[in-house]
Amino acid sequence: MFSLSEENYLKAIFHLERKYAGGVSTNALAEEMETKASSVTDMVKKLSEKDLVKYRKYQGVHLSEKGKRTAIEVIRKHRLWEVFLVEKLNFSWDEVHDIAEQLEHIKSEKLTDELDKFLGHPKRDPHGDPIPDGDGNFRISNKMLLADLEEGQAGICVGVKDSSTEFLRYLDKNEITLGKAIKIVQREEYDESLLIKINDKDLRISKTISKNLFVKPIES
Amino acid sequence: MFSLSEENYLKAIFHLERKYAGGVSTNALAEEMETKASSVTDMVKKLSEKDLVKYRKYQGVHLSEKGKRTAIEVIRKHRLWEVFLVEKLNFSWDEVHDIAEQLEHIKSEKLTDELDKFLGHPKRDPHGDPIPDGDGNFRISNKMLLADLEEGQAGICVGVKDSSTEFLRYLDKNEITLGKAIKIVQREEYDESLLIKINDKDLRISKTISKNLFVKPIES
DNA sequence: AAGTAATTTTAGATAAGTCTAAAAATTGTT
DNA sequence: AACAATTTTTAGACTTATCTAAAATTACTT
Ligand SMILES: [Mn+2]
Ligand SMILES: [Mn+2]
Ligand SMILES: [Mn+2]
Ligand SMILES: [Mn+2]
Repeated sequence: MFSLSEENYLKAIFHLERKYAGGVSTNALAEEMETKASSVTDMVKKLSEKDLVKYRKYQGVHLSEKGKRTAIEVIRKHRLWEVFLVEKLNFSWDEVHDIAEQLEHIKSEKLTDELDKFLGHPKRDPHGDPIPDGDGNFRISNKMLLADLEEGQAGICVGVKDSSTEFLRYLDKNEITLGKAIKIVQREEYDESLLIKINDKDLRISKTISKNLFVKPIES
Repeated sequence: MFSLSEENYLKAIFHLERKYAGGVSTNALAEEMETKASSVTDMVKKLSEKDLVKYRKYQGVHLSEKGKRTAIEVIRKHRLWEVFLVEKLNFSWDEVHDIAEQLEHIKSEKLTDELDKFLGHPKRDPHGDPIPDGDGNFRISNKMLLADLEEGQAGICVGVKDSSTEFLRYLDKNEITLGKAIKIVQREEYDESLLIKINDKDLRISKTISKNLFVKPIES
């Protein structure tokens, strides 16, 4: 149906629309796609022709309903394949993204649906991101950044914002994994670092870390 | 490493070298690739530059060692994915080829190896074709065409030559599946059709069918 | 409100892979 | 061996996706 490149643009626009509700700018999209603004303009025109986006010159771009459906379908496939790689093929969560970037473009509705069934209809991928169902519905959850918890508060680690290999390896090294409870022991105002309790041990983490870890706060 | 198109050409040359040992002609390759001879010439030149094939103008093309290794790796992936689709995702053997054509181009050595392990190191794909191991070694087997058995002889059905949906559906409809025993009851010289015994029933099959079914003859 | 800076679009070029039409080489036939 | 038929290659064009450089538009600053 759509080319690999078109699908990647749609996915990028989808993700950026969270941050830029008023329309995704050419430059923002160029940065996300690691390409030049002029290339973005060309592609956005093409997507517009195909009614995948709404585009007005100089005014940024929005996904159309059709574009949004397509983007979500690609994201669904990406996350299902990530689950497959981790759950069935012994990959660790820091190794799966690049392969999923390839697998997400495989075209077969039956394949996606059977994979979903085979995996037991997982609700989240290995990084805690929600997997849309076949109709494109996401499960929304009340997650927040660890950085936004107050001193004394606790939460369950439910996801990562940065899912780069480097960050995920840092988390592994410090035994921070999804599902674990984290409590803010002390906030250091000066550098915004946090002293947290996890695995019954105290650990000092920088702002960089706490701004990239999602937790579900524990009511207490 | 190599583009999807390059990989498909290498695979096609590999398959055609069985039939045309003296070199694969431009036209034969064009037909296999469903493209024009001029496109083939262009691509063959490119593959030659990259030392994937040996090519002399007007003299046809051969795979180099490097080209052969690459082709076998693609075939390995194709067949492993076909096994995955049938064994794990409830696909039938006539539905998997087109999807495997896409999956065979996914680049990750670890993925291939883990998939192989996950599937229990299968030796054959759903159509009876051998799956090369990680070093590119094929299991060779003494299969022959059903058409070449003599009256009274019997064999175990071990593979198909044509793996089109249409042929595989015909086999399903007539309950001809891999592993079953087939005996030649009678050969009709006029149209080269055969009366065979399978599933304890007599069945008349045309030359077209018997020329596309591989059997391993039963010593008797 | 004008002028400058930043962003975005256009114009023209490039690479991969394909095509058609024409030229060149090989093969087959007398 | 010469001519015709077939095969293969070349030349030139097209599409997709990208780039650089220049022009157009919008945003910011005074
Ligand atoms: Mn990912
Ligand atoms: Mn993920
Ligand atoms: Mn196949
Ligand atoms: Mn097969």
